[in-house]
Amino acid sequence: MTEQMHKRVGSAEIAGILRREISKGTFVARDRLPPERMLAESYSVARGTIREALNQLAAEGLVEIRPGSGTYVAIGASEGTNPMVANAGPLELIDARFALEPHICRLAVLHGRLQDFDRMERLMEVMEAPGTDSVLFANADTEFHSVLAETTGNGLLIWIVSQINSVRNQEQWAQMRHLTLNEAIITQYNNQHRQIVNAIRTREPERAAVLMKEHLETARLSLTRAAAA
Amino acid sequence: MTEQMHKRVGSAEIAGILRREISKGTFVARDRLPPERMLAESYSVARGTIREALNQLAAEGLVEIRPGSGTYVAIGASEGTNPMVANAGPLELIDARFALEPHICRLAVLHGRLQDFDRMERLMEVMEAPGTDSVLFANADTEFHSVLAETTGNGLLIWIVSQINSVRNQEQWAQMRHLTLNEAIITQYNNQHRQIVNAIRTREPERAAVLMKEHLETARLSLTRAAAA
DNA sequence: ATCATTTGGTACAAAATTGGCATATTCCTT
DNA sequence: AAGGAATATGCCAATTTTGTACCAAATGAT
Repeated sequence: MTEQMHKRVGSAEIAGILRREISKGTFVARDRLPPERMLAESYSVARGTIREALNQLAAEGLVEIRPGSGTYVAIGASEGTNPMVANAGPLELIDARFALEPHICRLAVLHGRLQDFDRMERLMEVMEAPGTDSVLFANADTEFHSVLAETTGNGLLIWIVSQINSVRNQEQWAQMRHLTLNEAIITQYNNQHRQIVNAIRTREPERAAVLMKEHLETARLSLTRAAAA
Repeated sequence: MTEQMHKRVGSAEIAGILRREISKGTFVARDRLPPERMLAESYSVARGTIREALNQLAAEGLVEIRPGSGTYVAIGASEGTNPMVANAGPLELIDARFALEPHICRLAVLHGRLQDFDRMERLMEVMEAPGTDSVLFANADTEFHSVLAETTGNGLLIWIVSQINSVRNQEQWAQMRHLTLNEAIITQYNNQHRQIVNAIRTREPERAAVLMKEHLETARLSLTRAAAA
């Protein structure tokens, strides 16, 4: 068995990755992607592969390639999301999470397995790391709440939360993060995350739900406070 | 009767698994699935079996096989309806509604206006009318819960509930309605609807939420009872 | 205005990966 | 025992990826 069958990383894979990155909000509309040579290095792939992937995205109208200048995310690139979802405001989002996440905690208590807790643990470690900036924290936080939803094993809830998270990655939310996420808030969030996970671990559904409500109340407060300023 | 051949671990099984993986979202449109040799290893099956399964999927137009390149999820596969939503089971749906609707009731208390109550009133009259059959009732019931969501004025929640309701309109759910909706159940639902609306009218958020939980618990019970039969 | 740098566009051949296929064997059902 | 399906193996042809080199257009600094 000398054959290694290294998974062939092809243009389709790269195109898929970039598609996801764009729809996730890593690259926002009108922004310039890294040069082909740099993308090639970061994905450990030949430049020709990157070129082929970019040509696919260009054919889909997702990016615009300008020779000599760079490759830019097309203006209507992330319009795959629903208008209702795209126009959701911060308070609407918080209310929706208020509806969903406490009960998600209850269900997570019922279905939580060791591997779920491991994933949460890893994410909490990322969020608690000293050098974590607001962007890293926000990404880990979003994924943390996704894992919570996945723990329920309920495909419908998982999908709903993923849709909600797609809102959080919009452009306007980048500034919001910068305004609301100071060190004190992050510390508080980290404490609340730990408490929630502990409650789920010890199988206390109502306690987990209440803690999540408090967590969301904190988030709403820091939001309204930032809006006032 | 020629298809009663009950194969061991045949291509049909593999084809079914892959179909499920695609509709589950593990492989998204335009993605390339792993090479046949790798699929063979991960499913502990000969390459020929994988080949035949892939040919079945290709015949269904679910995947596109490109010699020398790979096998790709066809562009039009699982397009239109969200895979997660389409495959949601009855219990998943009830759990999701358990998460959403009690809090929707709380928010409805805060934002409920006269015209909202009028709409609910009209729908309740339809549901309570003597000649209402299960189909009419189910449609009115779905719309009732939609109005409840709209009453919150939260675009995000409205959209989520509309997505959830799109599940209830699937074909498979028609039978479910027929099995679960007898006259006694309908009467009970009507009473609960009235109580919920009254609690919202009198601005009692927690009471409305509790009543909604009881309503959903009733629905879950009649569902599990029908599933057992 | 000019020049150096950056960036995409193109070409080409070697190497690797992948689906297509043919063959013989084993296992299970009939 | 016979037939069909899955297995195991090997090789072929199509396609892609890679690595390199060089060109053209845009950008920015001098």
